[in-house]
Amino acid sequence: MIMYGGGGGGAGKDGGSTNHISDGGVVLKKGPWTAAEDEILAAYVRENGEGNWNAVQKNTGLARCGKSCRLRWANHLRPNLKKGSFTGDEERLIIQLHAQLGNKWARMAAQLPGRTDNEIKNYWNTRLKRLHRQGLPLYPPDIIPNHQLHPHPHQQQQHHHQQQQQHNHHQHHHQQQQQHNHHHQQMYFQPHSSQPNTPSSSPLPSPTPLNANANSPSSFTFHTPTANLLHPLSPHTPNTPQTPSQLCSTPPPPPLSSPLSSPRNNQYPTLPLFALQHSQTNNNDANFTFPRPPPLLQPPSSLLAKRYNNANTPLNCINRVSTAPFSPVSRESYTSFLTLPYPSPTSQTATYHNTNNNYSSSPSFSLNPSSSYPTTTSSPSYLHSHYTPSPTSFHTSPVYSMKQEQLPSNQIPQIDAYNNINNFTDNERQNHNLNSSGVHRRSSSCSLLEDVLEEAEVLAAEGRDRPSKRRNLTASPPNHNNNNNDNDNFFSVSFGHYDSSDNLCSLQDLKPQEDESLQMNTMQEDIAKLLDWGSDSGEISNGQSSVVTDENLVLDVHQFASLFPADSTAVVTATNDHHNNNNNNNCSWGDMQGLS
DNA sequence: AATATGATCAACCGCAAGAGC
DNA sequence: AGCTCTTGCGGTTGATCATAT
Repeated sequence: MIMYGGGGGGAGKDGGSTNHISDGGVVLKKGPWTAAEDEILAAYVRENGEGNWNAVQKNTGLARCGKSCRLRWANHLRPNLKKGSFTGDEERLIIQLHAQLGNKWARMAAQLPGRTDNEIKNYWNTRLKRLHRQGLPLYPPDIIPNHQLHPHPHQQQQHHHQQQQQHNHHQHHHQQQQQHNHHHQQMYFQPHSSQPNTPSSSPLPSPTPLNANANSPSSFTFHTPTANLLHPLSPHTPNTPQTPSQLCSTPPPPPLSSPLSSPRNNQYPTLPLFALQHSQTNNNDANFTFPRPPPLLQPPSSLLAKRYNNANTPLNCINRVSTAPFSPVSRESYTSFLTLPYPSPTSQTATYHNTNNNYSSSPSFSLNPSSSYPTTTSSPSYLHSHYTPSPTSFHTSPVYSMKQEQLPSNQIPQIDAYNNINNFTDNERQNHNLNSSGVHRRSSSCSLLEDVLEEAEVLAAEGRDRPSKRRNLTASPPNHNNNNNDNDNFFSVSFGHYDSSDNLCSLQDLKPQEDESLQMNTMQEDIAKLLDWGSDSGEISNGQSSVVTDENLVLDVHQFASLFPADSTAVVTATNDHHNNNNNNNCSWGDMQGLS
């Protein structure tokens, strides 16, 4: 067992060999890596692939522990790493992702090809400190962070409540993480909260007062465009044009803990009251309203996956636009954000094109100074650009013969949808009721429910047994030992943006079982979200959620599907009828057959 | 020029999940 | 079921560089 020395990390002072630790006679080195060590590690990975990091020391004599090797590889040596500052688009994407995910660096990194979680984390912490010192809000006013939507009066109760909930180890773990994030975020999003006990060294700032900066009067207001109030359950995008970040981001994760046991969790919170007060007192905008935010849900990922496989969809990837339920940024508001008096490093880095990158295969965002976005401000044109991936920037010639399935899971890129989102103009989309993919959009705010029901219907009709074990939906690679073709195809999808080899680039390559499994699992989560939405929003008041416990929450989708007859048209119809009579984004579970 | 401060980077740590036995 | 090992994640720390005073 490696016995690390106490205290924090940090590089050695002499550029390398400061801390030596003993591992059963083997002296393991700490501190900065040397070029020779890098070469040893790279050669090892080149030959053996990633994984089994502890074997590196055994097989190569490299005096580094496995953890250190893995970190070094993932953050510095692996191919396709982007070096250099974040581009402006990347920065904005980080902000949006953080608003959605919190301190989920690895998941954010998955959205930023070539970037590591460590980079993002460092960037964010630096930004955090800077903005806090300057009294600026962390997020532009148009980005409503997940946690900021949380109702304050319940936060402490929830915290206490969560501490009492330790029924499920898995759940408890994620609750701890949520608590952790929540705790941190509380520090700067809860103006009236008491100062938490934070280490002085923490980059996290103390609470930012509501009016911390007169130059940012909208810091804590909720400027929520009406267009953004479309039911985020809907798999269809609102009329609001998609920002590049929205196009790139994937939907936020499903609730990791039981949404019913924690009805006011962080995922789908209700609106804090302080903002209302602030808005009432400080916002002079006569048109300002304080609409309740939409139920914070997203299109069922299962549906997204299903639609990927729709060969008739003109753009396979376009459907995977995030509804960004916590950051409904309209184009206008997006540009307004860009013109905020932020001392943003964007101005220094937005034109960075990664020209110094040593990796020819490194993907880079090509900032297309397109004029397709209406320029409403005097900001530079590139700030209005949208992602336009340059196919020529993805010439992949991997340095190492690394197995794709062995790439770090946090670097598996999501299927991005930068391209061709503007095939239709906004007006065209609106006039034709099209979403960004050109698919007709339902106007129903209950469309998610409909979709869930439809899926349940399909599943019920199929009547086949499904694996009940939940699979982690995060884009983690399959088991290393499983080198079947399915995995190959899986990664053909995942790495489509990286690899120019012929076997890539279509989600249709997903094998049916993969797709089914994905759908099944995502549907479970969608249902959980739906339930959570009902319990959390407070607008579904039939009491269903109050009697649902953790035990019966973990229902297999088959069970859910079995609740419906094979022909559940009536159910969907009833739901539609319900919706037609209710513009309040509500769907009552009482309207569903089999759930009463 | 010396010092202080801030920003960035790279590395460490502990913890937890998952796989395998 | 319980243990061990591996892996991954998020938080933290300290060195180094840049800039301001």
